[in-house]
Amino acid sequence: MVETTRRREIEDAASSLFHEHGYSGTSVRDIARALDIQGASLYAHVTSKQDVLWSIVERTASRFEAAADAALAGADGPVPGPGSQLAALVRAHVGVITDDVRRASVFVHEWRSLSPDRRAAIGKRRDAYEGRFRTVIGDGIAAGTFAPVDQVVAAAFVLTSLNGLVAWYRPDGRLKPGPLAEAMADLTLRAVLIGPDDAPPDEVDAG
Amino acid sequence: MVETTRRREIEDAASSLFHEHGYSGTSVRDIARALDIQGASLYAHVTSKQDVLWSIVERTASRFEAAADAALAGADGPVPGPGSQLAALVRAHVGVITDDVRRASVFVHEWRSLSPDRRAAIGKRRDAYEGRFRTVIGDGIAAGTFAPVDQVVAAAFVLTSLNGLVAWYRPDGRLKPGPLAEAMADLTLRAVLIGPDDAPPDEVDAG
DNA sequence: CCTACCGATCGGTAGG
DNA sequence: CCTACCGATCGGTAGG
Repeated sequence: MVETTRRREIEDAASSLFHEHGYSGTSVRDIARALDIQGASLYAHVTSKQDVLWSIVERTASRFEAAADAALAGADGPVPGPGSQLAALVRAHVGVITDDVRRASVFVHEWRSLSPDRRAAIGKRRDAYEGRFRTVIGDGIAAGTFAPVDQVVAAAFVLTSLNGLVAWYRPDGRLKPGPLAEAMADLTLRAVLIGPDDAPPDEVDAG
Repeated sequence: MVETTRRREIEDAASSLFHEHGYSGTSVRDIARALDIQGASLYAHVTSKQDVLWSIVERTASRFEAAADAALAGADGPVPGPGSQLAALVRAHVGVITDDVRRASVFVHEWRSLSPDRRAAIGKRRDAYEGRFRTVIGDGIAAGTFAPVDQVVAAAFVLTSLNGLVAWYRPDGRLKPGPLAEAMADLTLRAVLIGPDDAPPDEVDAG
């Protein structure tokens, strides 16, 4: 838990390797080689390989949570309401991913390699995080802004597609973080916003 | 390549284990144990662990391709056009996943563990498959049925969320394959269909 | 499908 | 951060 430069370098190298080959597919010696030291030397800085994974996953989880907090707190812009809240959540989530794809990728894919206790702890936090999306979508449906979609499916649909970014986002690609976040927010809002083909929620207006 | 019962049992067991622990996280002895035989005995039926992965991935790729072919061929129902074609593609994709989540999960997540040649070959097929989604979305935009979204982003957005099913679909869950496919098709179409807030494509109708 | 075994590599420790 | 080393496990082979 001591915050040193070397420790961060280790987690950076491990994030890259876990991202590319997975936790099981990466050896302690692979990480050491990326830092030009011996495998055994790594244990001067970390207590175990699992410990490195945990640091990466736990810190990234906190980043997602903090970004969502900030997004919901500052979402009352020109057009308040569930629509702008959901858009803010999406932009925040995309921002955490584009800010560090490798760590985000490890968080998304390698939490299954955590020890049982840690895996359970992260599972709860992931569910609570996804719950924010469910709640905002539910609010939008109740307000008549969103179509009566299945909240659970819609939240999973959206979050999965955002998380999928870790597989195809390229920092040097055509789409920069800003426009990409806008495109994702646009697709997300379209998917849930009420449209002309949707039946009115409870009362029929007579034109 | 010989199609025996035992071979299928091996691939079934391997699919479950690869799905749960990943390719690298699964040993040959793990697979053997699931079949109540010795690790070395597995080699009477397969040539290598990599060979088992390849069979699973290759067959599943073919299933996705065949399902998409059938979907596009039979999509000219009551309301032809890009909308019904996209919906048909989505239903087909979801169907392949719900039909065998474990194999689908291995296809989606473990193709990175393939040998370089095989990985490249599957990569090309995956891109061609995703191209069908891009094309249909492009057709819809050209026809004025779909909003002018980014085809590449939209296709990735949709396909990723569908593939994400392998992580949360439960055969004994609340949503059965049929309704689930409908919900996914609904969200997908909403995300791309043109709405009241979209500017008209090229000419403004004067009310 | 078994027993017996191969060299290589794994995560990690001892002692400096 | 190093050398030297540990027991365990890895994918796979030999020979039946």
